[in-house]
Amino acid sequence: MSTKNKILDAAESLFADKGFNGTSLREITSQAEVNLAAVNYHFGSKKELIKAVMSRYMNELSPRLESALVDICNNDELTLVDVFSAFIEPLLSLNDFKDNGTSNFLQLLGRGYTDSQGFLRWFLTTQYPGVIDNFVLAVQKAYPELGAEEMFWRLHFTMGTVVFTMSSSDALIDIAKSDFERDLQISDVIRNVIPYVAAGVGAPMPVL
Amino acid sequence: MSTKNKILDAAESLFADKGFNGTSLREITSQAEVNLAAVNYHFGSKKELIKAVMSRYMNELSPRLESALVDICNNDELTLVDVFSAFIEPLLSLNDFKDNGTSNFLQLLGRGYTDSQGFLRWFLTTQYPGVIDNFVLAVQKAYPELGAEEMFWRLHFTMGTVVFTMSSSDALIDIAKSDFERDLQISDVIRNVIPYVAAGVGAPMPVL
DNA sequence: CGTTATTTAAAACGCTTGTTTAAACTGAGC
DNA sequence: GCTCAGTTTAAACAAGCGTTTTAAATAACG
Repeated sequence: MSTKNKILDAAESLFADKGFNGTSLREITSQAEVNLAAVNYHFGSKKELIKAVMSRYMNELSPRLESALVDICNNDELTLVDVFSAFIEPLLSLNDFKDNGTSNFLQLLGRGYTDSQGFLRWFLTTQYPGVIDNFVLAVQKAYPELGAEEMFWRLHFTMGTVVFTMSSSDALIDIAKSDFERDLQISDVIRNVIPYVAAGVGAPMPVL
Repeated sequence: MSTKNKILDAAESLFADKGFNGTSLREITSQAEVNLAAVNYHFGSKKELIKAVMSRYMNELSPRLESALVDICNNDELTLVDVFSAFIEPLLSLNDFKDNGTSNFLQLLGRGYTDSQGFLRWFLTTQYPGVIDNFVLAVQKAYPELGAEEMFWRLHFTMGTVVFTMSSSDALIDIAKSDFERDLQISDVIRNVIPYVAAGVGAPMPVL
């Protein structure tokens, strides 16, 4: 395994666990068993390393996600549950790509939205606009009555639900185990959240 | 104004803006126009300062919230929208307590759940269990069919929605202004999120 | 083989962090 | 007026941070 990949793997799991700000380069290189200077040699800076970690996943995920979203739009009785369910298979495929891939990626996504004052938000929305566009199209087809402004808010609420849930998914799974004696995986959490966000996005328009 | 309160005020707005980890004591004391050492003199440590900032709000909010939740339980046709709407008045009352109180507090809550690896989560759930208990009771009354395990998940999803939305509420309000030419307040965001979380919590039980 | 480019290694840099120290100041009570 | 606790101040501390530098080791190639 190359030094570069050792760094990426260590950075990925540490970032997912403790956030971007909360993880030092020294922790990363020590877990990766490489020299501290290797990070700046291979990636230039910590910021670029963060981007590289995210890109590795997004490049894998975004084409699958886009085509899944395009596919379901052929369904003539598309429901919001269908739309959100389209995320399941692409997300879980990250587990084949890498151990704990799904969990790590979703936690990274959560970290990225709350750490670092939104630079990762900018990165994702500008680098991978196709996913968002196709997602909005699918939601529009499943719930045409939803206006643009309501859509804007509810998609952000959904992002919040998912991102927050996933960034604390380890803790939640632990609690579920001790309180309900249930041994859950990240895939169970995903399946659990879908009825919630589908109902939220599909909520009746409030009478103002 | 006392040094102690000058520190609390400065810390509050900086923490809300940039997170707990992202704000240094030097930024706080310089905005508060007090000496750096005053923080450790009056509060002992940064961690205790964080607790003090949160406590100032929670001590104001939690009794109002508890009594509001107890009150609505007298309603015999209680809906989930009623339950979540019970939060509006207590939350907005923080604006009387202090300028931008509502917004600051909700952002702090969001920061607390994602920064600092859950120590604030522990602090809130152990120091203010009455709020959570009464909230769970109200939800149970409004939606008795919801099992304990589903309740657990959906309340965490709701926490995620609210916490994430509020920690980025400034950015969202800005976008709403530029994209839809709407001049929104934090109270509008609160009112916007209620139908969403009420529908999410009230989603039909998934057929397993 | 020798030379060039790439990669690793150790050490130090400059800076920021939270915290502590020790001295100076302040204001009430005797 | 002096005392002494409470408070504020400036300065320094030790530790950690991301990054850079220098030199040594390794790999690639003509």
